[in-house]
Amino acid sequence: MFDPLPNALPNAAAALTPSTTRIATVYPINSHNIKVACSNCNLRELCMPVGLNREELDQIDTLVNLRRKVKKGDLLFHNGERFNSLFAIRTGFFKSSVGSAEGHEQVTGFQMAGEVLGLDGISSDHHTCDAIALEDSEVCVMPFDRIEELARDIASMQRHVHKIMSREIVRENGIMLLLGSMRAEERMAAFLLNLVDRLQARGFSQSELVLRMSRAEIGSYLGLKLETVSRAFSKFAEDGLIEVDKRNIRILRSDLLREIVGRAECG
Amino acid sequence: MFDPLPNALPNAAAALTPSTTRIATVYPINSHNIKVACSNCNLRELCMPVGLNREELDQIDTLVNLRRKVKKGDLLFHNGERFNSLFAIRTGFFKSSVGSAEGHEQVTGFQMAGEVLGLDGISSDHHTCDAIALEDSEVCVMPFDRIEELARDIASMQRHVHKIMSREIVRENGIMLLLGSMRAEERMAAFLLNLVDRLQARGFSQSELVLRMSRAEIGSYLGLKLETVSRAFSKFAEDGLIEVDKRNIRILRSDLLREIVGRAECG
DNA sequence: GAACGCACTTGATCTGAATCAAGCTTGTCA
DNA sequence: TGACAAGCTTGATTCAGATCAAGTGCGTTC
Repeated sequence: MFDPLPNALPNAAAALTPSTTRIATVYPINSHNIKVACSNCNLRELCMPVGLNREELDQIDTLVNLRRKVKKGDLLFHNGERFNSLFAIRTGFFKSSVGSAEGHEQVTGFQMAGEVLGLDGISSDHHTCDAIALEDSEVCVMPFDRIEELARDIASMQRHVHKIMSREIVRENGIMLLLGSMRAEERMAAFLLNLVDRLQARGFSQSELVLRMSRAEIGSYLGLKLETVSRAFSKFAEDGLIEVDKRNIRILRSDLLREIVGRAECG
Repeated sequence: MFDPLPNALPNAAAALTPSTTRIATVYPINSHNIKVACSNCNLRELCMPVGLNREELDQIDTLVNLRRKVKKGDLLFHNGERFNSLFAIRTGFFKSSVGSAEGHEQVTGFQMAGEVLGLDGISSDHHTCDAIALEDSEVCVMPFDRIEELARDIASMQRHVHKIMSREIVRENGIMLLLGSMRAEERMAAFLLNLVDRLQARGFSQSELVLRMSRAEIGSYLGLKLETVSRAFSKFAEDGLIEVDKRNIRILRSDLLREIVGRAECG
């Protein structure tokens, strides 16, 4: 659906990444690459405000002058790294996680095409979480200074930035509700429905999905152990709610999944 | 420390609040009241950016033209209510909570003087949580349109707004870590240390605090039942870490509390 | 194509916190 | 003044999910 750019120019990169980690490919947009501007990006409706005029669109096209490829398993940024830019996911899939050095890792979210990474870094000029690609991915690098300039010039851009940040706050409120009050199967049902909703908004099937993350990563996100995640999948499959084939999930009875989540809310 | 204004003029208010809820007092700032501008508010360093020049300060003084008193137990805003303004707490103490109608309530945070409420409402122009005063409180009403205007004019104001929102995202990341991976006593230790830190930043004791919320509200916030909260207090007291007298807490060994939290992170 | 490791499943057991239950303290109101 | 409710503590019991343990299937490597 969203083809990565051909003929990428590999390039040495970011000194700040830990030595244990492979280096992400960074390259300028326009050398040997198709010119790709936000104004004609097929993800624009996800990343950018609507109702911009021609002049404003031209301004916004100056925002992204760098793309970055991130290989599966590599860090886009890590806890403690200097914050400069937000990243809009163009293709691929990421997880964000916080965690005490050497200790437990807590996955705080999974992000897909059109979603923005790095908002955590604004508050202290340093990132406070890690962002790791769960498949080969590509992001648009949006220098935050430029975003702020544009937001000062274009009111709808300003409002858009605020809405994106607020949406993240609301999302996290929802996760707190989930972690604070739902039981294992309720969490799993909510998780599956959320994933499939977001995929559907991107033109994918509302009944089939491929999990990009391991059972352990799902468990970390939902405050469960991987065995519990596995058991929930088996239980759902046994009850005919879903079909599971490794990381391929087919949702057969989203109505019943919704009922399970609803049960949590009215208990 | 932060005296509420004398001679407040009570005034009928907000039609949107549910009928079961008492109405908060709303009054304009300057009739019979001391002129109180952000520029000479003793909470300015918590609410506002630093390093503003005279002209910018004058602009910012036009931001708050309304104060609102909220009685203990009353709603400042509620889920579903139209979003217009952010609220800076001038005096008092609030809880925020999300929750499915008639179902479980999940407390998502406790807010004190100098902190901002309402950020959740930006994303959809409607609030997605409730804010309830846990003691008689007073807030500064900051119309969000005005905030955005000021942010477009004053870069440091813009950055400040972004930082406040980002800080909330980071805070919620921390809660997710707590809810997803800590055990009951670790959560309680983290909770107490966080509260006392924030109180200390406001000039209060680093060892004594008065809880404004019930055991049940603490439990909701931490994903525990009230009995578990109570038992944790008893255990901490028994071990000599704190003294508990109803809602008055004295912290005797913050080092050991910190150790308990640290244990969670390295387990 | 044998050997290895990784991701996952499933069963057995354990345990931390929930639940159920009883009683205590304090403040309020008839 | 006594009755009542709200908020809290503490004990007994239960249970959901963690932990421990033993496999299975599959892709990768040499």
